[in-house]
This record gives sequence, structure tokens and C-alpha cells, in this order.
Amino acid sequence: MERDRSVRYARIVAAEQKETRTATGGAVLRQRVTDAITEAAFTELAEAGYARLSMEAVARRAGVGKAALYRRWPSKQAMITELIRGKVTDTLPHTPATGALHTDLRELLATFRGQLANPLLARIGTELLAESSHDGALAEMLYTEVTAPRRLAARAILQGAIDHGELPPTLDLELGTDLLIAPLVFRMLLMQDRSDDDYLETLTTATEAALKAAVR
Amino acid sequence: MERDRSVRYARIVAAEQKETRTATGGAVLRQRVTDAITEAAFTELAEAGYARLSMEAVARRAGVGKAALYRRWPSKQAMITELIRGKVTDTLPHTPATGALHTDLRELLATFRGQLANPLLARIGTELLAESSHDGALAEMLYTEVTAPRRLAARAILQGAIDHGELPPTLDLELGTDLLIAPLVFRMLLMQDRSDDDYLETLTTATEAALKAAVR
DNA sequence: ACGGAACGGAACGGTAGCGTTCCATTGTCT
DNA sequence: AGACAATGGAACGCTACCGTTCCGTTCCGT
Repeated sequence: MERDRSVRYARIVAAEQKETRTATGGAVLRQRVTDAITEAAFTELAEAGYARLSMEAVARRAGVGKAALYRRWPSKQAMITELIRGKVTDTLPHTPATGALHTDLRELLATFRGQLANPLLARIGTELLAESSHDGALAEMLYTEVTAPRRLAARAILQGAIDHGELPPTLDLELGTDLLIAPLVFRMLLMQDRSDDDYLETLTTATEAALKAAVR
Repeated sequence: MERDRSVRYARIVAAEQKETRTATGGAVLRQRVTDAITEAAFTELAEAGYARLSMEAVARRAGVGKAALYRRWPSKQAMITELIRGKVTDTLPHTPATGALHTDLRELLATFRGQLANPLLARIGTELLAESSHDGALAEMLYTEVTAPRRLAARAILQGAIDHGELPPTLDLELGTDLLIAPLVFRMLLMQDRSDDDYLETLTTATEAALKAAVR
């Protein structure tokens, strides 16, 4: 029976690329129920947070039996990790890398700001980070789906600016990436504050100056 | 009985400035026991983390009855908040503000690095941040004891540099403070990475450049 | 139309942990 | 010496919630 659940779990996961492998008889996991669970789970995440989320509460809010949840995912941990992965994959990084450094920087920072402004993220962002210390699967997922592509996008801009001479070739790329990402994350995620357009413009200028000086 | 506990709680809290107000008869909370509990609690915090810490585990590790814990603090939450407050107050900010900006920056950043390198902090830092969203008392304590004095120290350096002309008077102090603190926190707390001396020196130079450009 | 699996709902066993209470013992102040 | 409260230890009631199982019902694909 554990294998049964694993099979179904794999089916759901695969369903994103290939359509559901229908059982021969009638009766398949109903999309409506899956949707209701998903929505309820995110609402619960926003209200209770990651650590305090309970499967009973999700089922209750979705108007669904707990069995429906366990038919889809093998455990609470797997469900949350999977749902967040799906959500987060939507917001792809996007690389501008057109022309001037200042413009590229502002655009990337604006993109980051937009993503960090997501209320759900603001609510559970720090919890996901905290939980990563205890949950390797979550940590790996977050790195692969969130951290890595964003650091890559930042690096691409830096490398582009180096290539056409706006930044020195001796730039420390690792530190440069930190300088680019850290202030917004710090202010919006850790300080739970906003950043208006003025802040963003000044930040862009300051970051540009920092990058030009971040040589080893 | 709830009042009893509150009284004892206040007594313990006050004991940091004034010595324990002895009861008239014999028999007082024994310092040895308090110390054992404190040490056990921090060990548990480091191992299990904030959210997973249990009073039973603390008592077990301290070789102590749970009753001994509840004679000292009214609840788990109060105990942890109070213990962390005591721990964190030790590491005062310290303001250099002597002479050159570059030197002041490097010194402050080195101090921050030293404090962020504390293994316990690295372990539970993100959990404290996450828990702050749900625990107003913890959030306030962290702001008062941790955030505020450090931002104040940063601001003092910036203001000093403005006063003797190394930074422009139009500097955005709020953003400047972010620029000063964010990269280290980002790298050491969120990325769980270290920062060697080279990183710190380059960061100092880059931060100095960023500050000179962070005008509104 | 029909078969069968997914459905909502309820109940269950099991684990965990908080905060309380009791007790006989121990240690400390007067 | 004597009084008295703190002590370790154990047990308790309580709440919460995980993951499982069962049931009678509903819905879907053939």
C-alpha cells in the first residue's frame, strides 16, 4: 500500500508534463479536488505558516477527507514541498542582459522586488529558510528552483558587463552576486519592509558603484 | 498559583541586576539548577532548533524535573525568549567612529562577522526570524536587543563620515544602513556560508563605494 | 448501464508535548 | 536545630495531529 501511494504520487508529479495516465475502469483523481486541496493548503500556509500547518486543517478547509490528501501525496512534508515547488517554478528568473549595466541592474532588481512582494512569500519565506536546516529535500528544492536560477541571472548580467567593459574583469563574481541580491532580500524578507521606486533607483546606483569596486 | 509563578519569574529576571531577593525561610531557587537548565536549553536549541525544542528534553538533559523549569518561567515561550535575551545582550554593538571611513567600516563588518559566526546563532538565527512572525514578544525583543543597536552603530559611523566630509550629506541613511549590514547577513545567515578575510576586505571596499553613491 | 475507484466523513491507534499535581527528600536560611 | 520551600521523579489530563482504515456514496470512463 505504500507502493500504491508512491505510484499515485509519481502520477501526480508527472501529470505536469504528461497528462494523467487514466485507470482502465472509470474513476480517477478528480482535478477539482486536487485544486481545492492546493488552494486550501496555500491559504493555510499563509495563515498558520509552514511549521504550524496541519493536514486536518487543510482537509477541513478544502471540504475534503484526509484520505483524499494521502491518495495524492505520501506525507505532509512531500505535499508541501511539492506544492511550493510547483508554485515557485512559475516565477522564472528572466535574463535581460541588454545593453547598459545600469538598466540591466534596475530591471533585475525590479523583478526581484516584484517576486519578493508576493504576500505568501513574505509570510512563509523565512520559515522555508528555517526549515531548510532540518529538511534536506526542501533545502535542495529551494536551491535548485529558487536560489540557483536567480544567482545565475545575476551572474549573467555581471559577465555581460565585464565583456563589454562596464565592469572590471577582476570583479569577484561571487561577492558581486551577493551585493546584487542581498539588500532587497534583507529589507523585504528579513525586515518585512517594502521598497518604493526611489529606494530601488538609489539602490541600483549604489549597487552599480559597489560592483565597480568589488575587485579582488 | 499563576501569580506565584509570575512573581518568581520577575524575581529571576530582576536577579540579573539585583541579587536574588531571598525568601524569609530557608530554601531558594538554587543557582546550580538554573545554570544546568540554561546550559541544557542552549544545547537543545542548537541540536533541535527553536520550534522543535521541548521542555521535557531540556529537563531530561539538565537532570531536572519539569517542575523546576516551571518554577522559573511561566511557559516555554517565555523561557526561550528570556534565555536568548540574556545571551544576546552580552554581545553589545560597540561603536568605533574613529577617523577614516574605510577603517571604521572594516572594523564594524569584522565585528558583525564575528557575531554571525557564532555556531548557535547560525543554527537558530533563521528560526528566530521565522518565529518572529508569530510571536510578537520575540519579535520585539529581537528588534530592541539585536536589530536596533546594530543599526544604530551603523548609522553612527555613517553620520560621522558625513560630518567630516567622507560621505555626502545627501546620503540615504536608511538605505546606507541596509547596504552595510545586508551582504554579511545574507551570506552567513541565509546562505550558511563563511566569509574569509579577503571577502571581508573586498566587501569593505565595495560597501564604501556603494555608500558614496547612495544619495537620493 | 455498469463497474470500480475516488469521494466525504468518521473513527482509530499512536506519538508527542504542554502544563499541573503530588510526594518524599534535600538543601539552605534563620 | 529546626523550619520551609525547592528538588527529582513520576504520573496525570489534555490537546493536537499524523497516518491508516473503514464505510456508504458519488462520479467517471468504458
